[in-house]
Amino acid sequence: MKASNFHLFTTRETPAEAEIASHQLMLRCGMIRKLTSGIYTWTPLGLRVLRKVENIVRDELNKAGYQEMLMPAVQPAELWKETERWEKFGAQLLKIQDRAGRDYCFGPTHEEVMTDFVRNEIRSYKQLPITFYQIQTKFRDEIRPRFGVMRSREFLMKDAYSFHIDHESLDETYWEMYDVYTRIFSRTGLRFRSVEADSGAIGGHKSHEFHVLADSGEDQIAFSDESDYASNVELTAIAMPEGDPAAPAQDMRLVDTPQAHTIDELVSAYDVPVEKTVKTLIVHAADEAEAKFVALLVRGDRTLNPVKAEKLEQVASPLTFASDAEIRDSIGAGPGSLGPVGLPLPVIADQEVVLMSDFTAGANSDDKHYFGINWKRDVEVPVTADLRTAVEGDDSPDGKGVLQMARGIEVGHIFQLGTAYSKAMNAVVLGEDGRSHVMHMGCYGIGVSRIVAAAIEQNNDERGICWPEPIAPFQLALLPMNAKKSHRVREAADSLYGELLEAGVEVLYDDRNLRPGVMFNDMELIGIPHRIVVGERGLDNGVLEYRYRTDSENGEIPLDGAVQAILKKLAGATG
RNA sequence: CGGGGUGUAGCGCAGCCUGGUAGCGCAACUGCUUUGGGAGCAGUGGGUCGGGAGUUCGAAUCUCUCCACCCCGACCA
Repeated sequence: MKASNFHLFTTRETPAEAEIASHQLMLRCGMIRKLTSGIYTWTPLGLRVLRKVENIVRDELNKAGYQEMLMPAVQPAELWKETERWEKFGAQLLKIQDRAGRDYCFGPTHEEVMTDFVRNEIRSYKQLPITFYQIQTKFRDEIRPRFGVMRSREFLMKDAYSFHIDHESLDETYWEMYDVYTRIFSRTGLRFRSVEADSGAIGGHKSHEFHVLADSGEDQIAFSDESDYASNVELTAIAMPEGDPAAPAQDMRLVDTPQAHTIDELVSAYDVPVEKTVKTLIVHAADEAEAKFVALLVRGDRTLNPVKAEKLEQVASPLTFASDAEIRDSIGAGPGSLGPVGLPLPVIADQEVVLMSDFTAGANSDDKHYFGINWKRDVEVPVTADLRTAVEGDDSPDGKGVLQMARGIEVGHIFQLGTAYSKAMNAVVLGEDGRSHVMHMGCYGIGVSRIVAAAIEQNNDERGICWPEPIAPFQLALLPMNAKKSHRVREAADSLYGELLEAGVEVLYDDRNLRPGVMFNDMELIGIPHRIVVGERGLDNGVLEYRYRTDSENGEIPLDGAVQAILKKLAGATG
């Protein structure tokens, strides 16, 4: 590709709306343009990258024997009413009407359409298992789109769905897909990790997420330093602590603590070790029969894990904290002075809390705390649960090693859906036994457009993007120095360009006749991995200059046999 | 949806407080010079000052209202 014939429009300044590196760089090098909030145009440059990612995904899925299809972006409301998601999906579902007033939505996902397709096409267990996929533009009316295509409303997603006669078959395909995903992400050249995940509102049994590792990632993932255990920290279980509480060494006493309304204040003003404090959080109860609220206890230095809390049957979903007024109303004290002693609410304690002794907590009376509290003696031992968020250094839940933390960007998610959708939509096949069986389903997503942003987030420096070779928009940049004046340079560059094209190299030939600095900066900004410079200097010595994007020094390639040498460089970096 | 903020040329911004008919840098266009890390000189084009209403002789500037966008939070692949 000649640069004179390719739409390149880079800017030196960063648009004010972009916060994170990937968004800023995508705008600066002109890969995307915003049309309106959360909706972007992909330019020729951006599209080249998007297609690279897409093709890797497609190629690996095809190799695994899954079949590509293309479903409609606009879907009738009837299908969504069958699964009750027309109401349940919430405001993220973009609803539209046609001229006759019929209801549709712009598809945020395709379980309904796919299940409808399969229930009409598949009749017999002999046709199972079967897996279809598509690469489609989806729309979710995000509350707050941000970070460019990282969290946009319209986005490109690969979604696959598998259908099975029973759970064993689903499980088999699930793990097969896990391996396919591993191959896909390996091929993109990105550093990634798969983790156990919360299956969330979609429901189902088993679920894994695939994360591109990047310090700016929104998700925190925990992994063992000795085994391959890894999970989203939302889900990371805490191993049950061993032992019994120490025998009481102190009497319980009521202390005036006007300076302490937070754990930090309690620790600093009254010289209490933070491990000897208990935090009391009041949330709405699931069933208000017993009480309107439930108290959750965690050690003072711990963080409540909202995902774990929400899964408790006693706790309302979604998790809702009681307001200050509600707390005062039901307990008679403010949120800074709460504790388990004399609390008129059901209590659930984190499992380590019941092993504490001689601890401090609020007295449910303003500006007062109890010191030296001991379970059983001073207050009934509460129900326990795993409530806190794991931190670095915790024992790995599989018993091997301790947990490390990393940040990641979720780019893939696989679920075992089971029969949730097939049952609601009556997707059945005849089994070997001659009876109808509800099909078991798996669903598997990859955020194609998000991968592009995640790749940049993981691979950039002060000069711009540093694409991993497999998803770079071009493999090689060919830069002639002052070709307008130097016929030698132009002829050498022209002929090299021809030979590289012939050899199948994706080369961007910068024939724009710009000053060298502009060319260097542009090519580095858009992140082309390999760079060849043709200049008088080099030609005098019979060489071309070569530099990899992340190198700090130039290398040389002899003019003689240059194409072969370049091909070797490209192959070398690809691995 | 709650809280905060911003809308002035393609991008980044000043002007607004104190009303007098719009400016700077970058980008773009023309010409000449220049060519190994975002060149220099000279010139040119480009603005319903987010929309509407009001106050005023006069509004980018003051008032009201609507809209869009951004940030924080709750929510989420």
